Amino acid sequence: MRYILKPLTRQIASLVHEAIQNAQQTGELPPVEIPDIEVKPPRKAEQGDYGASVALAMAKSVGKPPLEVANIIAKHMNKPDFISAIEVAPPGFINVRFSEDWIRSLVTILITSGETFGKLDIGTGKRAQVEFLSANPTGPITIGRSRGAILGDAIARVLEETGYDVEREYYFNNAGAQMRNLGESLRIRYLQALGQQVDIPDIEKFYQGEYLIDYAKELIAEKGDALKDADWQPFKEYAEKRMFEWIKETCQRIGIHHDVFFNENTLYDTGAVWKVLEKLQERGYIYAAVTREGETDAEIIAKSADLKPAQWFRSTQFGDDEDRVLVKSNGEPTYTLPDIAYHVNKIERGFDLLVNILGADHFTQAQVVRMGVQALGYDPKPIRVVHVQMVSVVRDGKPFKGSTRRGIFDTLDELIDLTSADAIRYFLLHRSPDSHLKFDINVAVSQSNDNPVYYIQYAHVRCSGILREAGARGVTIDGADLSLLGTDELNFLRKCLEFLDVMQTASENLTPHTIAFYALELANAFHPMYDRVRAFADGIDPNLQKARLAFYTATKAMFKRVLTVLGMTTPERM
RNA sequence: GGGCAUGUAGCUCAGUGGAUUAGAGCGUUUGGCUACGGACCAAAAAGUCGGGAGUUCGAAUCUCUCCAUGCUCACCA
Repeated sequence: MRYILKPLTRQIASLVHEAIQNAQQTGELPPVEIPDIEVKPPRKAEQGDYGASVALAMAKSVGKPPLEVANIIAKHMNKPDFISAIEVAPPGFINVRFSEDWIRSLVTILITSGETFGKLDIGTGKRAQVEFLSANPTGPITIGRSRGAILGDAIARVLEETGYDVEREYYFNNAGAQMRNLGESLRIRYLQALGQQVDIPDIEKFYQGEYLIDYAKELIAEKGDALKDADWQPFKEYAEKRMFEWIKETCQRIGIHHDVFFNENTLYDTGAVWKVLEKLQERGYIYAAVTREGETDAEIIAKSADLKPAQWFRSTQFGDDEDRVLVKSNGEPTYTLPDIAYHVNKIERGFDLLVNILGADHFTQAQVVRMGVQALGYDPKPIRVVHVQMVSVVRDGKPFKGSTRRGIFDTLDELIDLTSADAIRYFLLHRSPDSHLKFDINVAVSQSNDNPVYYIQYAHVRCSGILREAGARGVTIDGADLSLLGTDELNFLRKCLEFLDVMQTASENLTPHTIAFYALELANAFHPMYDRVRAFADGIDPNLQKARLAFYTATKAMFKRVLTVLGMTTPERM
């Protein structure tokens, strides 16, 4: 059995909307435009479960006092089963109270189908693609990278839960100068491992990571000195293979996977890159020049005098500050051209929603790509780019900067070793992507109260403990009378109902951090209640005990649900 | 200088125009353990929501301006 409950704020908003329409039909309200209806929990619990302020917003256009408008709307509102009362409060709020029996019935829903609680149908029948991580295989995943990785995976999960058919994609380039440097670096390590004295030619381009020394040894074990006269290419291939193995292994450790690995090269193999340029040319958005059109600065022109013409994209026609180069004067495309081709490819694959997780430093790039897509006549609307701000890693109160090339490891792998996948997932998720994230290694490592992860998981553990005890005592929840549940339990169940709205908001706004926050709030509602609502207190009435055990069965399902959506584990004991 | 963000309690941060009193966690102070696991609970102190002006019935939220911080403004990827 699968229940699909709809988010309650939206249900109430549509009830209010219908009521206004009804009142307009009877002439009690003039046919003014109906504003967006915001439904929120009131500040004080006595004021009801949810309230709408629309009467205040409409009062002016309607020409009546807000209180009167609220009364008219309330009079026309339908009252479905889950609502026990609709009240009007000054200065013009419409407050809704839930039926307590209906709230109690949530216990049954959570017990029988907790694993689908909060599943919504807003994306049903739609295909979404989430592209994230997309790191070139030049090194292991760093902590900086992992923020986007976790966010991308979390967004993918939320979209799945809200009905979308989701594909996770990893876009990479294994052909650039960086990869060549990586191969060359491994070649040098290989020769060194064979006992040759090889100087490092260009320290800036050399990858100093110690893992390359290990790979060099592996290569010797595998092939001996057969590669001693080879150029960088076989080394690059070997390094790439090992890097991808490493990246995928790290992903797996933290619960991330990708369905599709898309190599930028295929855009060249199929000619897509040049087709894009051609089409842009046909549409008149390309010009060949040494400098930007309109750039008359003598110094710039003088500097560019020895350059051959490049191919420029008239992105200024789409609001850009300046035109961008798509093909360099040496005939090679810039990164932008294949990137536009890639987005065209994605759009042509027929997705309804294309989410792309990028660092904030790629903002301009993403804008230009969007303009390119537009210039080609595609609707860029399905493309939604989420930019994550930087992660600054702090250890012992000091900034901890890493560089893949130097081989200083602030790797995600190492951090998983030090803490846990759960802690990392939570820490990287519980901040808005817009905010700079300070990742304190000491806090992440600590297994103390600083760490909200434990607080949340401990709620699940406590429920498990109660149910274990019930099992040991042979008490079942069959025939539990839910009407015995009291205010504490009802308030907790009210909090559970908010999950529906949280999921909808997270899905629509692509903001899974609100779920992480919600999980903490839920735990925060749980623990104080747990102290008061005891199942095995001395002399407890057996019927009340049954009801409370049913309640804790539901509560456990709720915590399991929210932790699962966040990609975290649900320990039985800690 | 332009663009995109950020600035809210001692710290880390939520807060998609609403309710005389702006929230959470941590930290601090005080109190509570025969315990379904105390990795807990109860209570308290703590804020001119960066400054200023404006918009309206009402602003942390919208507009303008100033200040501070981060990222970015390549024929790099």
